[in-house]
Amino acid sequence: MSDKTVPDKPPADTLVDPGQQARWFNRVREAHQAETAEDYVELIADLIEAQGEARVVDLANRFGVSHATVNKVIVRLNREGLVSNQPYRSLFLTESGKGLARRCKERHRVVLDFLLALGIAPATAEADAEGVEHHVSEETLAAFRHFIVKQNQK
Amino acid sequence: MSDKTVPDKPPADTLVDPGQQARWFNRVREAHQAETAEDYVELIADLIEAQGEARVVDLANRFGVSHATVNKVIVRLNREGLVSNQPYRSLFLTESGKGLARRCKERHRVVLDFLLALGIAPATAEADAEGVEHHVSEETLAAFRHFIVKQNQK
DNA sequence: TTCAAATTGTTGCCAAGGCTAAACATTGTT
DNA sequence: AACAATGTTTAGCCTTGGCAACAATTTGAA
Ligand SMILES: [Mn+2]
Ligand SMILES: [Mn+2]
Ligand SMILES: [Mn+2]
Ligand SMILES: [Mn+2]
Repeated sequence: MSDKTVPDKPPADTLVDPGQQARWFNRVREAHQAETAEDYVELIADLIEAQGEARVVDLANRFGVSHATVNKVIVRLNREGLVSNQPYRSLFLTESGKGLARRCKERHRVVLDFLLALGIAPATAEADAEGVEHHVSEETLAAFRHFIVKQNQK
Repeated sequence: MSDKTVPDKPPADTLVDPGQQARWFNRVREAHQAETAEDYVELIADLIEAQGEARVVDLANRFGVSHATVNKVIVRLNREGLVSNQPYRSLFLTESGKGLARRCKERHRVVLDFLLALGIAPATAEADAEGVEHHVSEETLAAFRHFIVKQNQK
C-alpha cells in the first residue's frame, strides 16, 4: 500500500480567470450606475412626447417613488448635463439628454420586441425588458434584431 | 374663419398605465436588492466546490472590489441567514444559502446557454448573463430553455 | 381677488455598497 | 520561538437613492 500522501485535491472544477470575472462584475456595476439616468431621460422624453410636458409628480407616479426622490435624482441629472429645469417648472432634456433618451428608447424597443417575438406574454415582456435593457451588449442587441426580423418573415 | 380655440392637444401617444409602469420599476428595484446576495452565494458555492473553501480575498478578487467591501456584505448576508462564518475563518453557506445558490446557478446557466445558442460570442455572453440573469422572469426562463432545446435539435 | 389645493422644493434621516487606512489574527519560514 | 507575510476585521468616509415631514410656490375655483 502506497503511503504517498496524495494532497487530497478537491474536485477542482475549472473556475474562470479571476481578472476576467472581475471585469464582468465591473461592467454590471457600471450598468447599474447608468441605469437611473437612462430610465429617467427615457421617461421624460416619453412624457414630453405624449403629454407635452414632464412633471415631477408624473415621474414619481410612474416610477413608484416619492417626489422627494425624483427631485434628488433630477438635481444629479442636472449636474450631469442631461436635464435642464427651472424651479417650479416642468422638466426638459438637454441635447445630450435627448440623445441618450433616443438611444435608450431604441434599445428598450429592441429588447421588448425580442421578448415578444420569443413568445413571452406582453405584460411579462414589458416587466423583464425594464431590467434586462441595461445589461445587453451591442452584440446581443444585434442578435436580438436579427431574431426579430427572422421571426417576422415566418 | 372659425375662432374655435382648438386646445392644441399634443400628439398624445398612448402611454402605459402609471400603476402598471410603477409595478415594473418596483420589480427592477427588488431585483437589484436581491442581486448582491445572489452573486455572493453563487460565487461562494463555486469556490467551495472548486477549491474546497471560499475566502474573503478570493471574493474580493473575483468581484473586483476591496476586501473591506466584501466583509461588509458578508456581515449583511450573515444577518440575513445566508452565510455562516467564524472570525478569521473561511466562509460557509447556510442551508438557505445553499438553496439560493443552487437556484441562482441554474438560472445563470440557462441565461448563458441561451445567449450562446443565439450565437453570441462566449466572452460577451458571459458578461451579459451576469447582469441579465437577475431580471428574467420564470416565464422568460422557460422560453429560454425551450429555445436551447430546439437549437440543439437542429 | 382670494384662498385652498396641487405641485415643487428642502431638510434630515436611513441602508447599501463603494473606498482607504489601520488594527488584528493566522500562517509559514527561518 | 520569532517574525514577516498573508489574510481578516474594523473604522471612518463617500455617493446613490429610498423615505417622511415641512416649507414654498403655483394654479384653479370661488
Ligand atoms: Mn429600465
Ligand atoms: Mn440590473
Ligand atoms: Mn449576476
Ligand atoms: Mn451569476
